[in-house]
Amino acid sequence: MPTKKKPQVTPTPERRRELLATAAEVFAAQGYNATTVRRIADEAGMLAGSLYYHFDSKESMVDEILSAFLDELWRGYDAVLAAGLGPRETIEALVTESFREIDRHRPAVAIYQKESRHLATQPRFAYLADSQVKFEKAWLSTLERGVAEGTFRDDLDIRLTYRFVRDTVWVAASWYRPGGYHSPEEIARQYLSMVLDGIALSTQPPS
Amino acid sequence: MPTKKKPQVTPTPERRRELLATAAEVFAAQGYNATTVRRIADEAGMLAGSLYYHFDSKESMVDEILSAFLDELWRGYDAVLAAGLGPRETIEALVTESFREIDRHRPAVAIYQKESRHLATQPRFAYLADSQVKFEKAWLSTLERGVAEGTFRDDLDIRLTYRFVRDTVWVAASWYRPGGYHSPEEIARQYLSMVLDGIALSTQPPS
Amino acid sequence: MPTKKKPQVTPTPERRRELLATAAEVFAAQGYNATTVRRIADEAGMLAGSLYYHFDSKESMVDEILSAFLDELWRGYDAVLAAGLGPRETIEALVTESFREIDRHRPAVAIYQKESRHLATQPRFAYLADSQVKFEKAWLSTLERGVAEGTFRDDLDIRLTYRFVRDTVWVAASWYRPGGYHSPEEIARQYLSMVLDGIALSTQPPS
Amino acid sequence: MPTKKKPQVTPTPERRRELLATAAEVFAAQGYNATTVRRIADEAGMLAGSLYYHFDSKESMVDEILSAFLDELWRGYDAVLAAGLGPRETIEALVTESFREIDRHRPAVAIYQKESRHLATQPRFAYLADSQVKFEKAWLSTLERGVAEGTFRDDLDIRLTYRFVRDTVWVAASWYRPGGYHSPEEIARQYLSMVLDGIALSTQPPS
DNA sequence: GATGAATGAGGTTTCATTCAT
DNA sequence: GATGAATGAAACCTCATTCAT
Repeated sequence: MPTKKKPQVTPTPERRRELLATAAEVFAAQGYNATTVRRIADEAGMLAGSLYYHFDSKESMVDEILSAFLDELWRGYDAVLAAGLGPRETIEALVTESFREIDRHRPAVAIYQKESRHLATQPRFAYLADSQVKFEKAWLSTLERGVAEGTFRDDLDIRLTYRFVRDTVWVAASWYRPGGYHSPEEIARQYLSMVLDGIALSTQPPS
Repeated sequence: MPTKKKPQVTPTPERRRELLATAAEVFAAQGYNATTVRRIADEAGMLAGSLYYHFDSKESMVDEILSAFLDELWRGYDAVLAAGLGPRETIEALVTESFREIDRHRPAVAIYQKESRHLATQPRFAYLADSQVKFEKAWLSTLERGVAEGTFRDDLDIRLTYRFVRDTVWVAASWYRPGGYHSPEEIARQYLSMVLDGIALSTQPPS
Repeated sequence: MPTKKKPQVTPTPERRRELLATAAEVFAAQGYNATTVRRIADEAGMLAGSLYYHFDSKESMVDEILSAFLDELWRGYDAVLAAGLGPRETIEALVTESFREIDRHRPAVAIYQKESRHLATQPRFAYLADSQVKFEKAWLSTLERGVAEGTFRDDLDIRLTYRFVRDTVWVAASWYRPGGYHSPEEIARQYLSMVLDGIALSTQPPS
Repeated sequence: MPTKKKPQVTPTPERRRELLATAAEVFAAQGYNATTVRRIADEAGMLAGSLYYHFDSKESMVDEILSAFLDELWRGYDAVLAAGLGPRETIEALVTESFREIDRHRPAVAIYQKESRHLATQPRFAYLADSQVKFEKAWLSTLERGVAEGTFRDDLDIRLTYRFVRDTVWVAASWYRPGGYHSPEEIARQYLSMVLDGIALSTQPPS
């Protein structure tokens, strides 16, 4: 049984990753529906038909992009959630982790933001809804723990708070550019500071 | 009690508005590109071709939806900005106004959020970019005034703050349902409370 | 029996003629297929649907335009052919008659030129082909008589000659503008002069 | 005898030319507007959509057909005009060249005749108007030279003469069938004979 | 691995025509 | 006589996908 038969310079899985990165970039820039398979192929320097040697369909491309992203995201989240931190520290760690993810997977995150709701209606993308649920559970319970422990305010609608924090973080993917002025950690720090303490110079703290 | 009302059920401009409302709802739910003109027609109880009696094209429908929304939005914003309020009060008024707008034009706002960047590349939608610029100017200068006056924190990147506040407000359109639990004013109040004072129970205020 | 019951300012057949004139103008300018019924209605100051009060269909409009033209043309031609003139005089009279027709029915002639072949394939327009045949017979036999009598050259392909004379006359409809520099009779005179004697200054006549 | 010919039946540019020839045939027979893209595809033995692999649009097909024809026409005309012939010989050469062109590009010429005026209103087809102007200049100046030199009659309206000769030649495309009884050169000879010397047996030459 | 060519479904748009008012 | 609104067929075009080479 031959173990080294591939004559290609770039082994198959490497090429796939490159093509997916290209596709993700275009999907993020133009939207999934507005992106033609030909556009991706152009960007990759090949003809539209050639992409089908690597992928089953356009759909399977987003699928792979999104599930790769979510897999990695959850590896990070699960580590945080398993660390047994206090509510505030958990929130801080999750937000920081999220910005790191945006830094590394910006196109994927942008696609997720824009297309997730639409795609989730198809059975194939059921995992998007699952993730959404798991996501909500993690954040909501942490916030609740924080309220119970007196770390977070108790005069706010907790679901509103959840949405506020969640959206606040992820929409950043729509304007974030890697290699920009701030590192993801610095952005996370400032975002957390705003979310936790507000943007007003608080002379009298809310009771 | 009038005895000689026009025999038409719906006078001309009224019909347009109805159809636009229908279209907006579908665009918001499925995305502009993923929405077929036939789908809109179905929802309106007519055939696809019939829509072209009222509108030039699918594009002109979004156009009308978005520009009507922006016109109304700016009527509100301009009034606020002309009122000569302090920075904090201005921010509060703008956010409240925004949530009212979301309440009345939810589909339009959702479309604006999702498609704006993509559409703005076409000359026809240049006004989207213009509005964006005007928007940024209004918020940024208000924030700067607040920092100068000592109302807002000066240890934050001001552009980051701008984006934070902006996104925080508008993303709400993606989950907001009119007639829900909270009134737009109540949501605005809570959002402002979070944005201004943070979600943490601040025992020691940030310096 | 009432003799004056019509309240309209313009009696029905008058209006029809006006509308047909408008339609003919547009058909001639844009081509039958490229002309929309709406365009005609616009030009007539009414809505597309309203035309159907006056006419059965777009097709029946061209039909009426063309058959009215051909009827009148043949009234003139038949008179000439019945007059018992010599071949040269017959040709002269037919050509003059043709230019008069172009002067009075320019749009109809232009439509006939451009659309005749295409329309003639439909049963409804069979009379176009009939006319064509009758037309050819009249000219060809006159030319043949002329050759036999020694009035016309006998060294030319007679069908070529026929087409030459025929086209030569009718194409004029494509550039002729009534009320222009030359009267139809003057144009006819010059055309005949060219057709009969050529444009070269003949020092030695062809044998 | 080559043993290693390309395996494709028809190399790329060859296929385009075939399809254009098919399209030209149909356009000429039915008129541009009345020709559906499906009809062309049928004739070419493929589906309508498949044509769009080769061409951008129906319009770009006529465009290519017409500009190819005009390019070739002007190659011929320019050669004649540069040859420094006398007016009569120039006219003879131009007419002969025209009939050759009709012989080789009959469908293109027919399309040009029928659709040129209509198409020329669009910016994309501005070259049609340009060509028209250049055309007129060439013929008119030659005729004027001939009148000045005493080769052509001076008692005719020169613009009328121009139109007469021009139309006379090109309308032939509407009935000419390649491979017919007469060669293009023979037709040109007879046409020239008629145009220059007339169809009448001139016993007394015009002064 | 990639190309060139084609498919076929479906999308947007046009337009002659109808009809109640 | 005319309007406003709609129909329905058909047109042009797009695009994901397939497949022989």
